[in-house]
Amino acid sequence: MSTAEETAGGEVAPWGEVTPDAARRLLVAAVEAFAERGYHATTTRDIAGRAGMSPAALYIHYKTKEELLHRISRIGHTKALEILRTASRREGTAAERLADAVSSFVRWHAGGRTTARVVQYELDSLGPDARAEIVALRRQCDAEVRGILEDGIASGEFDVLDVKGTTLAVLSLCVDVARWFSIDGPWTPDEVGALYADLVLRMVGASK
Amino acid sequence: MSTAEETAGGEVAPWGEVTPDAARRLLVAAVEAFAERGYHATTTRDIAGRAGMSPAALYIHYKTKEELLHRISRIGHTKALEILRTASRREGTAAERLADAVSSFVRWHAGGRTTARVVQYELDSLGPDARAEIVALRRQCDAEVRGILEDGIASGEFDVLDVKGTTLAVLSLCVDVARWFSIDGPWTPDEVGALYADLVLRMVGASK
DNA sequence: GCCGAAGGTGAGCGAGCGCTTAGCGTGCCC
DNA sequence: GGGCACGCTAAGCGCTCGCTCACCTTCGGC
Repeated sequence: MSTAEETAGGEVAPWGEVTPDAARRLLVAAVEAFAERGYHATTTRDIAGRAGMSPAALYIHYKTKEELLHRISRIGHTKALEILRTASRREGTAAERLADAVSSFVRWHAGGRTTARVVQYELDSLGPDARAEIVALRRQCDAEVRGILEDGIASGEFDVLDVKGTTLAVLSLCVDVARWFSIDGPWTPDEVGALYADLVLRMVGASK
Repeated sequence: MSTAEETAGGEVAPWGEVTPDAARRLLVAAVEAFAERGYHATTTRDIAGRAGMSPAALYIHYKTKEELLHRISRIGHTKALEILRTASRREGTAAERLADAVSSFVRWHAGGRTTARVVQYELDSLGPDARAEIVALRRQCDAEVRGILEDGIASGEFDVLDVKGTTLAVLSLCVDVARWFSIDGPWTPDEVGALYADLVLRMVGASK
């Protein structure tokens, strides 16, 4: 059996690590509800209903509604960081690694837009402690991209005026894909990934 | 007297068109509350309290809480469209007009991040009719940017593979500024505008 | 000086919220 | 096959929500 499964929207949802089964069903239901209506507009009754359970069942597996968001956010950010790290640490020129990072990061945001939307846009609904933990993961994502840019500048591949600002812009561009991407639109996640990799290489002065 | 005033955060808020005075105070209070906590997490008691009025006073000037969001959204999108149109229709090369559009659009999203955050990220909280009206305004924003790109391609200034995708990416990059920009950060709105104008010119193959 | 319109308030309604609790069925251990 | 831990449900508590309503002030017109 695979650790990934498909939701109704054709997305890949790697929630295999969440056990037991009832806890995973509740978490998947919460991701869908949060993505559709936002954290504050989602009720615990709605989450439990989507998972085919009574409202009280939620509290057997999670202490509060916020704990659900926290778990989703941590798993999502960990996955995002892993994607960037894999691309950053592979072999190849800085341009190849940057293109790989951007295209795979964008593919994740487009293909898993339901999860990505929750992960990227519901951060402010977390309490201070949980938010601090997630913000630390974000800074690591930032560091991975900045590292590739610095490598490319050192090797003469890239021409970048403001490393910090360009890093932010690259990540911002990728993240915002989750906001506008639709599976009914004219592009597949792969196509957006390829388009964005090209745009980013141009931004750093590395286009052929 | 000017039609623009300053909020506590040093932002420009052109709400002079909203009358009478009590209605404007309520609207400004709603913008701040929605930006801080999101539409659904904001209570009508909070909005009225910020405006120094009782909860019931809100309903003298607005039929529902959603009408407040609708008015804010329409005014904000109209202003955004006006900014893009002004840049698009001035004289100059396509590169100059694109740089102007991006830098002024970004300045608006950074300087008026409170308003921009509500305008750009609370769209889904509107009902179907109101949302349709706002989406139409967005499409006009899209058309302005695409128009500049097509002019630049026709004149040979730009080298763009996918006009539709690049238009979307340019707008996405600018809009997302409202999500991450902070007045306490290392940049002024002007600096981000200049940085982004440079990045976008590179994206369309027009950098010097 | 009386009157009605405009703009405000305090109290509170019905609904729905996050979450709790008492108790029920089921399978596992001995 | 009796006891019990576990996963779950039905019912509902205390609270706060968006919104309403009866009433109060202020003020210009005559």
